[in-house]
Amino acid sequence: MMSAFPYPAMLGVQHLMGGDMRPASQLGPARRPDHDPTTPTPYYHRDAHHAQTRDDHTAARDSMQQLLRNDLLGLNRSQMVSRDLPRDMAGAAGQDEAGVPRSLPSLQQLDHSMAGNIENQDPASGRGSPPVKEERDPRDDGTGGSCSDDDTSRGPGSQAGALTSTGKKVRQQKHVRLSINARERRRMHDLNDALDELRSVIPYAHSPSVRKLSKIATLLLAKNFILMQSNAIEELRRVVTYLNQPGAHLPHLPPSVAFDTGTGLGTEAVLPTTAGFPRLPPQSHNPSPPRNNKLQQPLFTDPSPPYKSQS
DNA sequence: TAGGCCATCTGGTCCT
DNA sequence: AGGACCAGATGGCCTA
Repeated sequence: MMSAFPYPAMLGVQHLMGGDMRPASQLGPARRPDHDPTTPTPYYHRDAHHAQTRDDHTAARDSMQQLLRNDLLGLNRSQMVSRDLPRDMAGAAGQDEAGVPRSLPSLQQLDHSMAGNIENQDPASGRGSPPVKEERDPRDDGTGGSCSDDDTSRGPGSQAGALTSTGKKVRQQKHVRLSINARERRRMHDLNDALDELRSVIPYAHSPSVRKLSKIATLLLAKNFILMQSNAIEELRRVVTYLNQPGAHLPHLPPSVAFDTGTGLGTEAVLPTTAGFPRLPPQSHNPSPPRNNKLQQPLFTDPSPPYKSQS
């Protein structure tokens, strides 16, 4: 597998890709957690929010919208089980007694306090909530009265009379928290989309049989790739400068390497490309290092892995 | 079983 | 007040 593309080794991130080169058949369709039905953690699968292709978002949008709608409606997790949801998501949608995820203690309390108010709502009816128009704008979901806060206006027989100001406050707090969660979820999805786009343009084996790069490997590979391209530009500039001199001539090199400017591996040792050209002062393309430099790796060396050694 | 990776929730901070 | 951003915590899946 590694022989299919040498860049990881060239770019000094092979230690981060050790586990990434397995056949995809061992990986399953995605690395999203397959949820144990006993696990109430309400995963909003990224694949549901962002379909694999830009052209085909409809089904995923439907399920995501349903999730967000239910979430922002303040429905119990157990009530989030919908025909739109994948089975694993439905199974994960809260199976504990309180109908809320164990990982949400505060919301658990809130849900418990609100159980009487939302128990009889029909998630599919969309009562009290306008249809979600745009998956990318959950603010519309989180605000504008989409939450079923209007129990007081549900007519006689409702529990409006029993509502106290404390209950309303608690419900509003829950609504705010759910809205914040949805925003954060969307933000992280956007971040992951950007990482996917980054993966698509950096050189590594883009094959369904190869596991996709981890986030950290993607960033390191991209950084080193950028530096490699910068070096290539510098080499080209050097060549152009030399050729512009009077009496300059191209050294006799095989065409395959004459313009190979894939530098960065120690040019003289690996690439004969510019061996015959004089050295120019190195160009300064030295961006200020990031503040948090913990993961900075020296270019084209064997960096000490940020995590456990893979060897 | 430990470690890596990931998604999500949550509370805090800063900004508009 | 609301939104963006961040980091810590938590829990699940997977691999060595």
